Amino acid sequence: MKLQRAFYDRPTLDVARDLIGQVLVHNRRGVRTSGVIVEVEAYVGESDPACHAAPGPTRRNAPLYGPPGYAYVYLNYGIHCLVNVVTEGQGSPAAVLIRALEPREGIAVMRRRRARAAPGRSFQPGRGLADYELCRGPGNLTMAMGITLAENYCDLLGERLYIEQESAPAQRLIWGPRIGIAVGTERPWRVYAEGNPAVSGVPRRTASGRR
DNA sequence: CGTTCGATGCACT
DNA sequence: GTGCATCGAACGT
Repeated sequence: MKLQRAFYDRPTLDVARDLIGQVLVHNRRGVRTSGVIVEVEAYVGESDPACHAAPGPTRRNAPLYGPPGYAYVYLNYGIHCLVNVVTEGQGSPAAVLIRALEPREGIAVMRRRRARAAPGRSFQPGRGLADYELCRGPGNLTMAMGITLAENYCDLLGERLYIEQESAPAQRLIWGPRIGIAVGTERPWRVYAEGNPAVSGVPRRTASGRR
């Protein structure tokens, strides 16, 4: 069953926690891809310096100010689309960034998409990627799922992009600082499923190749 | 093992 | 003109 509006219309940290283990589904031109959410980050309100709502309302962050249960997709580093789900009531700008999935349906399509574009570089990733690498990281997962700016403002109660409720298997969740950002790192608003190989890496600053 | 750096596009000041 | 909620090859130690 599809997650309903009431699921998203709650405190963002609760939504973030409850998203782990649910299944993100995207239908594009009849091609269906899906994966179990294993890592997310919460971005909450204008007082959160890392939230896109921090500067106040702009054209770009408008979806954050709208009703819950919509997608907020934006382009980052000129290369990657990142997908969020809008939470809390209208006028309370907050969202959860989907950072990693464990692929479930459409794995062959995902591998093809990853091998294709490789924004920027001339190298060709996607060859010989393990399943758990296909959607590891927010930029990687949108590429594998075929999620683009066209999905911005998409209603998550529609047929195109939504989250399917899973009869949740018990998972141990770990909370920690959000990664890849310069401010707001003191807020432990990243959640992920412990030990899952599809969970993405560590802060770019300090860490090495990792994983 | 570790760190650096380029590719790229758009919103915002 | 500046600065990103990234990614991974390439190079240094």
